[in-house]
Amino acid sequence: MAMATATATEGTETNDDGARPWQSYHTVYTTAKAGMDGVDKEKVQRTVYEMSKGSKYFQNEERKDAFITQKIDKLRTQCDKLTQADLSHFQKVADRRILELEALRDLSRIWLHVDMDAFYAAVETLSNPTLKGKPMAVGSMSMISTANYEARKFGVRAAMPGFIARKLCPELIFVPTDFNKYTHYSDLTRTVFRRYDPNFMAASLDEAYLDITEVCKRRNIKSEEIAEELRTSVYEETGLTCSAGVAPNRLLAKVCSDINKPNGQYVLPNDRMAVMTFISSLPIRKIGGIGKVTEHILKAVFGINTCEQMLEKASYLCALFSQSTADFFFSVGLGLGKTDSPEVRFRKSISNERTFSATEDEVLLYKKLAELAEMLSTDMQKEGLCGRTLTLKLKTSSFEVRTRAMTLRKYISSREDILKHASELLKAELPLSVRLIGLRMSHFDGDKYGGSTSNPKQKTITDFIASVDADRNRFLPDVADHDFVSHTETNVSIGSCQTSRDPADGNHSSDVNCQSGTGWSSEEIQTSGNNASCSNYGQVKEAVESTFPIQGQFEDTSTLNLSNLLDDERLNSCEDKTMLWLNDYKCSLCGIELPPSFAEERLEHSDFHLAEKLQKEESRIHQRTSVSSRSWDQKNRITRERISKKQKLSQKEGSYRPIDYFFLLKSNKNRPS
DNA sequence: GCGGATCAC
DNA sequence: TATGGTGATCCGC
Repeated sequence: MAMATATATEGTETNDDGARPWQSYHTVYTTAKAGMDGVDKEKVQRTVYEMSKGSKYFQNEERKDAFITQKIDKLRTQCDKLTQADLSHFQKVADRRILELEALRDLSRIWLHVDMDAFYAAVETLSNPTLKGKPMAVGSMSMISTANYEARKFGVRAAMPGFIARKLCPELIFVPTDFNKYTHYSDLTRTVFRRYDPNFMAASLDEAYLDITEVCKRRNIKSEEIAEELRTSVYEETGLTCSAGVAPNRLLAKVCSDINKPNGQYVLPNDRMAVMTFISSLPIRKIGGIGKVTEHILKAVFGINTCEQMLEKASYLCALFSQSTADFFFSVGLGLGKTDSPEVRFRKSISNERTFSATEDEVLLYKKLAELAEMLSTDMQKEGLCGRTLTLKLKTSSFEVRTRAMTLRKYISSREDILKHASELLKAELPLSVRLIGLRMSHFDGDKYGGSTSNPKQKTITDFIASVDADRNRFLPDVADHDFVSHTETNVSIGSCQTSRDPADGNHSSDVNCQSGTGWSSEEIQTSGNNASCSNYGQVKEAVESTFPIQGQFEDTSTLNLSNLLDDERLNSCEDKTMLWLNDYKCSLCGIELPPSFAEERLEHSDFHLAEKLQKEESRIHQRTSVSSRSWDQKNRITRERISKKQKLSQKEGSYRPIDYFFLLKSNKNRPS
């Protein structure tokens, strides 16, 4: 994490003359995890550092770290620039926002998160009992997927390269991954889960969320007993142990399942005080969605360590981060999370990538590309997908990641089409020493909101806050997960309707991302351009065709240059006028000003524009004319009918109240419960 | 829409 | 000798 960042707020770090340089090399796998209690962390830290020092990987980590340091410096500067007036303004905005979020707290559901203990390792031990009691890791010398608890005592962990693990634990046994096995056992566990919640949400092969509200009610027993019973059943039917967490929402349930791991459980009651007490001292890193970078930034800039401090520093968070980010932070401070029933969702992209020993050999690279195109095409056709946006991913020998994308007019899925376009993308990057190539397809045929179709992007306040939840991105089927096929109603990104968060009266920037030089010097681009036409085309063609005989397509590729592509294949950006709130205050279509807190009013306003739009479309058909603002109410009613179903779905009965209600309560000095 | 970054498992 | 693969999201352009 912070390699060269001994900072004022991190007073314990003594980075003088590299006396203890390993202390500042914070890798992701030094985070405290279950089974790591008696570990000599300093020794692990030192070993990891010694094994990594000087490597290309390490140098890249240093480079990334320098960016984070820069970002931290920038945030600190912005903090220092805030005046007392600014702070009091943002404190008010934050207080209001926190009240709005609090108003949406839902304590009516009981969620259970179940997490298998060292899943891959446990399955391997089942099929080979001689491994029992010995330190073992699933994975390879390059990368470890899971380590059993014996290995964890040595500091061996998932995501750690095997050669470092072996240094930490010389007798470590390596077992190669076997996903068929894990899928089989995963299916067995899911048979159990289904008995408690037929609509349970699989988060991965070894994790699931169950809404046990109904089963508790029906059998009139406590959630604690359900959790015990479920874990016993899983053990009896698979021979595997698991841990469970029970809480009023999924975010908290996930945190709880980690508390008594392995083979344990923890129940957090559906009580606001209990939640607030629980959350107050909880380190933010325990929250899903807060990773090592966010943790580091929040600690270094604001001194935030616990969830409670998210609320204490609310005015700063409000001032320096986007609204959606600030909302998420506040939710964490309040212990809020999603409680809704599983939404089914369409996948949004499909991809594959491979790492190999770094090479500049263009023939080899094109051959790898052809293999990936073949695999991707096969995967897409298995699912009946056709896509328009193709993204090439490259990792250079210095571990720098680049992506290059193109959006086509036509939907494609054949390996010939994929390879043709992917080759163009790759050609523009060469020459380059590469250690990984990947291909991703997105923007699928049939995507609901894929294009510029008229689509009310403005979400209801309920949608908005619900989607702020940290586990928003975790309920997608993994590759081997056939249980979870999906569709979703509001497949809309929050960011798409957000602009700058700067208040109208502010004169400082809210820009938090330091998007400075990413290694793409103009010189490099120039170089790429000069080499755009592949010098050894004959060899490349031979390599590709020997891998996958292609009829003619590759000939075409050689004559296509980038400008042709731009004219011929690429789409121009299609702008469809969608309403958004400029500076979070002003309607981009008519200029009316409404503060963010006027959620209901804003909703009505966006409904108005939607109605206006619909009417325009209609009148185009009827050769008829305009819309006057006097008819707002009438049109608003029409729109309301259209979208009322959606709102009902997104509002839990009884939990919804107009925002004004809480302002009223607040001014009466009554906090809503 | 693109590209970089972050995150989870 | 040696630091993964898949999918999603957010932000600033």
